Amino acid sequence: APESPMSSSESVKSLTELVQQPCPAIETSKDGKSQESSEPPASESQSTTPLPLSGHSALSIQELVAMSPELDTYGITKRVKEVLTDNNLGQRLFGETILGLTQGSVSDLLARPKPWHKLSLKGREPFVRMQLWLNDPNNVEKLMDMKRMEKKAYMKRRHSSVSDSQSCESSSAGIDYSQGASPQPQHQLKKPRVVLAPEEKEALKRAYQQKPYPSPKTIEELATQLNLKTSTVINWFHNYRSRIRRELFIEEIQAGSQSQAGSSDSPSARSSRAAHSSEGDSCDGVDAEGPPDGKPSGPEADEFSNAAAKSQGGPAEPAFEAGEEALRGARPSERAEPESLEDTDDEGRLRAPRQSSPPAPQRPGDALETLPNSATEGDASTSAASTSVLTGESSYKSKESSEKISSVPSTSSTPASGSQKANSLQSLFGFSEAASSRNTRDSSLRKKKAANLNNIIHRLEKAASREEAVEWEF
DNA sequence: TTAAAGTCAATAGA
DNA sequence: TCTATTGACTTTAA
Repeated sequence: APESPMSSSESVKSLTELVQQPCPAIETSKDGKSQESSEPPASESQSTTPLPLSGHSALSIQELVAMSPELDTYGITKRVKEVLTDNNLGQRLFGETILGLTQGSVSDLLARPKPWHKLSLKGREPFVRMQLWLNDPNNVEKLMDMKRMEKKAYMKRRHSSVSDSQSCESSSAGIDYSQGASPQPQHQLKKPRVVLAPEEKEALKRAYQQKPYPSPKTIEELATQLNLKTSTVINWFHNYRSRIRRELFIEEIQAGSQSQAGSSDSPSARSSRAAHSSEGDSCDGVDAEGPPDGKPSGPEADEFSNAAAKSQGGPAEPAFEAGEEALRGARPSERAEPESLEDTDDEGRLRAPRQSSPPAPQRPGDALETLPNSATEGDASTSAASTSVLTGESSYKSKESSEKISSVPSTSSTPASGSQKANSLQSLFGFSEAASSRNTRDSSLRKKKAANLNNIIHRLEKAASREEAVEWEF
């Protein structure tokens, strides 16, 4: 049902044309699962999208993904970025045409590629597509052509405001875009995008540091205090957790590539974490319980534990008041408004444009930092934790520093091979052999422990909250 | 049901 | 423009 109406069909179309494949029925499927849609060329009726390059392989993208050896995601994105930059090709074009993703997704993907082993089948798809694209000798030209056609279509449209839909080729791109462009005055009920104020974010981050997995109660509290919708707080935690995790991935990758100059990447482990503690709030041991697939998921996560450990003597003390505590320092309402909000608690926030409230008079930071560390309810453990959070000069602000992935690994080589059929998988992916992680058992061990600790805490809390008996295995 | 993974799409910044 | 960020939503797994 969901699925982005545009991307799939659109990209499919354009792709087909680019690749000059006969292009049979294109759109359609959507029902399947994700956005990738039917698959034109070969026979797979499965949901597949035509691959640009080595084209018509008899394999569907899924099959390729499934068969693909471990790819050096970091190396791939690096090269893609290079190619795009060198040829002045935009992420939007590339994403919609080659990957079937939107610009934002492409940006994200290129900036923070997750290591192959951390990706689900679906998540690997874009990387396989990128790899295939890189292997396509005509990749750039095709994209350039696309670009030209788009431009043409655009011009055409501008002039002949109304009609114009035809123009096949150009339309492939044009059509779709125009659609998304504006046609439908969607003044409808689009709810405005929520934009969290810096203070709110800080408060949430602090809450996160104390409790990466806040209980419903805490969430409720946070929401109320910050005058946010509960769902917003929930979403924020979800997003934050996952993004922190990704930050870690790239940190690892970078660290790895640095320490070992040329190998193929696959950062599975490695850490050396960071010097940049930026994002002080990061990690929670989330990963520990990670992807169920049994993989012990290893490396990551320990910043949070660090933080936790640091701030409170013992890890296992999940500040239950996390929410409150965190709030204390930050909630904008603190001085701006009486947080009481009578309006629909949940909706309350909608009434006013986010920004308006908080930015308050002074810089966000001080509120937090100067805060007299509440601890009103002087609960030892709690206050201890909260204190560190509230006063913790550490994190915030530094956060944004999350650096770019600049550095460079080396890696992959990828021979460009051109047209070949599926079997040429080797040539397609042939380079990536290795990579497999290895090493770093040591540091990762440490992390694992920390992560595990977090996991335990989380489970404990969970159990506690629902008062169920659980057997713990530590 | 819950959390993670993946994306979209609005929008902030260059 | 184009890219980066991020809240929300959908899909996938447990």
